[in-house]
Amino acid sequence: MSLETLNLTKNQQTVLDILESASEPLKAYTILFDIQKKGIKSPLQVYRALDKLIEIGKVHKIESRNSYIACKHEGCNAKTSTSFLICENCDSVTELTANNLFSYFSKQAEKNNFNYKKHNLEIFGLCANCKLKN
Amino acid sequence: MSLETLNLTKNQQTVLDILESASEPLKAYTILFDIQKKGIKSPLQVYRALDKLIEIGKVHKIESRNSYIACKHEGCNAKTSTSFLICENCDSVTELTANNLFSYFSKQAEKNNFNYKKHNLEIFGLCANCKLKN
DNA sequence: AACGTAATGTTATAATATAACATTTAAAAT
DNA sequence: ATTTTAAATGTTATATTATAACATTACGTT
Repeated sequence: MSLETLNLTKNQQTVLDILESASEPLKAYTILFDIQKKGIKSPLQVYRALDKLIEIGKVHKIESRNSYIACKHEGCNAKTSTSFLICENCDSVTELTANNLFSYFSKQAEKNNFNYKKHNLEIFGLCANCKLKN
Repeated sequence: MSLETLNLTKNQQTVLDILESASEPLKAYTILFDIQKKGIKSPLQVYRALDKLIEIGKVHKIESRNSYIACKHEGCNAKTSTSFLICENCDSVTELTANNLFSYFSKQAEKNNFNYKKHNLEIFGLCANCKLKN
């Protein structure tokens, strides 16, 4: 059984469910508040579930926002690297899958004699919807 | 007089000095601790100085580390966008200046009908020094 | 069943960052 | 030079984000 299809525990599944049903990235304490009726009482329970979900690639953290988002890509390989488009108007987030980013960044790193392992990329701007409205 | 050469206030200069003399990115409370002898007593004084320094491009924040680094580039245009190489072994940070990143990211964004404004990029791996040692 | 590993529950606390408000300084306008 | 305005400061309190420590429970493997 591969890591990706491992059964999640109750807490992990609860946290993943709420992230998957959210249209926007959520903060840890928002998640906590939303699922207290399901028996999760402390921040640590949320953070531990998030840690595991991030480890297996089901969830990514958006560093600049201290927010967490469920990955929609089947068998996402972004267990380590992440690339997001973040709308400054409506805060919606789209994950980029462009694999050529890897080779591009490797090259940029190589120029500095730096050995590329992974990356976080956050691109800010206006999403398609908000472009129309503004 | 351009923004870049504006005189800094006492607190701003104090914070910038310590960041410029540091070989590594510093955390806000590390800065606070280090400069308490210079009359800065509260976190807010540090954060306000950092905000201003970031605004004028003298300092950048490394989001994934909650750390701050002085910009070494004269007249750095990275008031908004930042690109870093971060060594996972020694935590040293190098800022990339590659301007072609802008056009590359614009194109990636455009594919998603997204209007690029700015970005944060953090590339993790091994720096030149640590590559040799490992 | 016994073992080892991972996950849980719980309380407390650490680390990071901002709100609110009164006061002072400095730049610009008159 | 004085007035006006915007920015920065000082201070206390508090909000937000995240982890430490430790006892207990569940679970897969043998």
